[in-house]
Amino acid sequence: MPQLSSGGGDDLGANDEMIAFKDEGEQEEKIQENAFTERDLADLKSSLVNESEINQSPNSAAVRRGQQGEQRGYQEKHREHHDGVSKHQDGGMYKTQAYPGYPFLMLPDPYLPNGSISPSSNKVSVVQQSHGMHPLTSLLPYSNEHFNPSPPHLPTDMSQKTGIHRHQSQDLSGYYSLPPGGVGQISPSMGWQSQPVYPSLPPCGFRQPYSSNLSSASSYSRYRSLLGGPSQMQPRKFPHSLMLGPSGMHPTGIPHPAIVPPSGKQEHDHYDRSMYMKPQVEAKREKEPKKPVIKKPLNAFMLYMKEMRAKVIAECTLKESAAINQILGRRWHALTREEQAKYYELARKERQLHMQLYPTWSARDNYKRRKREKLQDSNTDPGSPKKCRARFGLNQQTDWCGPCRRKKKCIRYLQGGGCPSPTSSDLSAIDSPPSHSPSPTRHHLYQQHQLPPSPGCSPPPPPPGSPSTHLPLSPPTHTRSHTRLPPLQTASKRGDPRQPKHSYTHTSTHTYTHLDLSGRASHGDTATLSVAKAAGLSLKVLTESQ
DNA sequence: GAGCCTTTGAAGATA
DNA sequence: TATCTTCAAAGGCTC
Repeated sequence: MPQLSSGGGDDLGANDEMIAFKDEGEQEEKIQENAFTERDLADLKSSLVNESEINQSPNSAAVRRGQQGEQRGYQEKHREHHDGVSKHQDGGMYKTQAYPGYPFLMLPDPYLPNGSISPSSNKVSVVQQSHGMHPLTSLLPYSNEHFNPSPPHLPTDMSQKTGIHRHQSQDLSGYYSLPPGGVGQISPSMGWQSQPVYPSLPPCGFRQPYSSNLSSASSYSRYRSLLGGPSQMQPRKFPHSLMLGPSGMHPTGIPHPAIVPPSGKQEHDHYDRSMYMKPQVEAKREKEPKKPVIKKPLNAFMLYMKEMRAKVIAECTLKESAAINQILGRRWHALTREEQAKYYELARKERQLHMQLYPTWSARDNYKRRKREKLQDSNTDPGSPKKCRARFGLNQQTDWCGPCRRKKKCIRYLQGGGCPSPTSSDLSAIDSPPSHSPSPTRHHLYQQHQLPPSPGCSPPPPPPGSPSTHLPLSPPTHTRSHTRLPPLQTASKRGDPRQPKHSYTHTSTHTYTHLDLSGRASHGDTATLSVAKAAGLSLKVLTESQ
């Protein structure tokens, strides 16, 4: 079972993710080359001291599942961290003490000692980024997407198309339903607004293949520059409570990227679909205060995808995310254990931060939200059929929706009006048993992917008779049961999709792996991430602004 | 314009 | 406890 080094008793991450890292001497050299400036080092040390104090704050004990242990783990880790920094100055993004800046850069200052907290102060400690964000510091997206006060070269409303919310600070309050004293009062003078973060990077530089000189250390150094100087590393004052406010937003008012305002695209995607079908319901809901949606923290693969997507797009002619994701999925499996471990570790840290930012949040919230809305829809349409039972009768139970079969509330007629057939496309995902037959669209995609992709974009073919060459990284107890059988994940790759993923045996032969795309080679330099992804976001922004 | 597609992993829900 | 389901990101595509 692959395990990441726990980093000092941190018990928040999944144990199964714990993987022992090996030192990357090459990276160390890069780190040396790109070491912090003295000022950065001073900042870092100062931050570490502050962080240590933060973790001792009584406030940090607030409401969290297993938080005490977590805090202990954090303190231990931070102590390690401190030591590590003293030794290395910059551990690099992918070292065992990986992501040295990650926790303390991303942690909100509510963990500051009480002495530094002023209820009247709205200052926040936010790693403000420009359009460029660090790819692996998964939490950077959090601060980035919602905190970008429109760099001069970018239009303010550039993100409207795809729901990437970038608003000027003065608009944040209304946009995120900020509580009084929230971010909406943050002024540029507070120093969090983005400045030319990566001044040397063109806004769309991510289109360029990852440059080998984009070491993690240098990117981290640049990333550190986001902090804007020593003053911004000083403790900032926060409201006291760690509890989420009524809006569900963190009381600091930090618009965590996981928070999606109700007006956001994704809100509509998943939660408010039914709203468009019931104007009355919609009007009713509009009267209700909308709560921002706190999204799930990204898992390792999602982080990997975010980082590598731009790269794949650049290398390939593919544009469809579905196709890109298939490639990424294969590349993911082609990653070495160490490479994957980096993302698992990052995901673990992201979960940690997410837990600290939103102590009361649970994935259940988003589950319930959707279900609740469905229920509301069904309840607000008294004229519609209520149950499959009434519609099909006991003799046709095979036509019942799943919940009806389980004697739960029928979901077939949530939308009222008609009585869609059991195979209705709208309901197939809900009612139909898992189908392994690709839908026409999926079939189209599938066929598309069977075509010879553009050079360098072909997923690495699995070695004959060998599903993979990598050690398992997934939780050993984890099993998958996706409703859809991925078209490309046929027997040659996974065999039974319900078998635990990564049930591979590691061999020393990675020939095919290294043949995997030019990106694979560049990916070998795991340090590539950072700036490249930062630039990637730039392009995304630009693209979306078009 | 809403929703689908596609990937893996985490976690909640269910049997 | 094991299995199933949902959600997270992304953006082109379909209807």
